[in-house]
Amino acid sequence: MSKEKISTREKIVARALELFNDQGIEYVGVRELAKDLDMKGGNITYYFPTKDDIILELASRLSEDNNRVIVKKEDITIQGFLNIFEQAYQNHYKYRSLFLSFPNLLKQTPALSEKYHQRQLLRRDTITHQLKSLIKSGHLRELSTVELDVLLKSIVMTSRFWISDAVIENSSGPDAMMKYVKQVAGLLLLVATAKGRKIIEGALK
Amino acid sequence: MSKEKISTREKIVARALELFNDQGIEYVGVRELAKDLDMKGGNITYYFPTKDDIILELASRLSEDNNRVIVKKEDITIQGFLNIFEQAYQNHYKYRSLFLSFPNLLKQTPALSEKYHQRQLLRRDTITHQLKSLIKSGHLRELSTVELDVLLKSIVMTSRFWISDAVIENSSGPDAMMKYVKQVAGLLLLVATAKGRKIIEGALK
DNA sequence: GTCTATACAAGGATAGAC
DNA sequence: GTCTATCCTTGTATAGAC
Repeated sequence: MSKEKISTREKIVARALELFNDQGIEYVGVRELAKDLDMKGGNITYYFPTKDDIILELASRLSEDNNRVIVKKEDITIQGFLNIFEQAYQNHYKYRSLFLSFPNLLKQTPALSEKYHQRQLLRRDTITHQLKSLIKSGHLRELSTVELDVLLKSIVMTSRFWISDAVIENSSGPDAMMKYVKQVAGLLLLVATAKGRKIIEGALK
Repeated sequence: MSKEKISTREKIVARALELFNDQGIEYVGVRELAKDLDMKGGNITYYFPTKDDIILELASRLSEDNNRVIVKKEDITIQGFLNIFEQAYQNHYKYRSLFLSFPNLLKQTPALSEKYHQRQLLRRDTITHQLKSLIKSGHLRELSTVELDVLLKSIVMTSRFWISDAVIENSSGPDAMMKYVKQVAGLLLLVATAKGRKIIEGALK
């Protein structure tokens, strides 16, 4: 944690993420990664027995990064709410290759799947809490249970798939990110009060 | 088109789709497919030079199926609108393996990508037209351009990713489909008039 | 602890015999 | 139209050098 030499393990993880993000996880071989790092494939195997272990390490780091960002706050504002998404989407972008292989990843590795679902329950709870707070503060109108669920689901799906959507739309640069934060803002706009609308429209510019 | 023997080519496509849907495109090898069909790998190569050619054939068929379903209708009703999505999602489910590899697929094969984007423009146009029709008929409230775009984008993203989402949620059976049709209905509910709300709430049961 | 060399099975793809 | 033989690349595993 100071001026220490970066460990081989750390080098592997860092470079793997770069190559994965550039070329896609499926298209980066262990040998290719090794060659790029001026070492032999077997050496990577020493630190990470399988390629999946590298991916799991990356997934774990993404999760930690997001835990730091998505927290329950009392009396949240519209800007605060959107700010959380902006920070979370920055983390998503940093680990973007993971999102493109997401469904396959979860299906393959049940350990990851279970952790993910547990965190998702917390995330849902946090976002629900924040939305209710925005209703209470008069920025969003009163919503039925069904409406709240629909809104939540659309926000969650935007968050899960914005990277995939950006790839499909051929606009996968880092600037595409704000488009999807604005999509979340737009979803709030659909159920905003006059008071909330004014603020959201400011954020949408 | 009659009592003709099913061509080898047709057998390959049909069985490939089944195996792809069951195991995932990436996890079905050409040899495995061949063995399942009681033929040799090289024979499949004769009909489809590469595995991608099989996938492209499947993608083309999905597109044709959806072209039959998603058409511009004058004076559409809420039920008619949701019915289109139900039929489209049935087609999606039929070719579900494609959706799980979708972003990678488009990135790899520019030919497919171009066709897809052209069709998407038409689809967007069609849905926008229908939403405006529902506004005019007094089922949805007046929407600003931004609001209409947001609504459209969420509907499009639901359609693109509902299969991936179902996989993530571990509920990828055919019955999961209606959950996402209802999500589309729910999105309409957020901007429905009292008149529209009554109809949508009926559809949501 | 760190790394190299090497082997193996499985995948996509090709050329050419029948 | 069908199939064999073969090539190259992957992911993975292991034996052993430093």
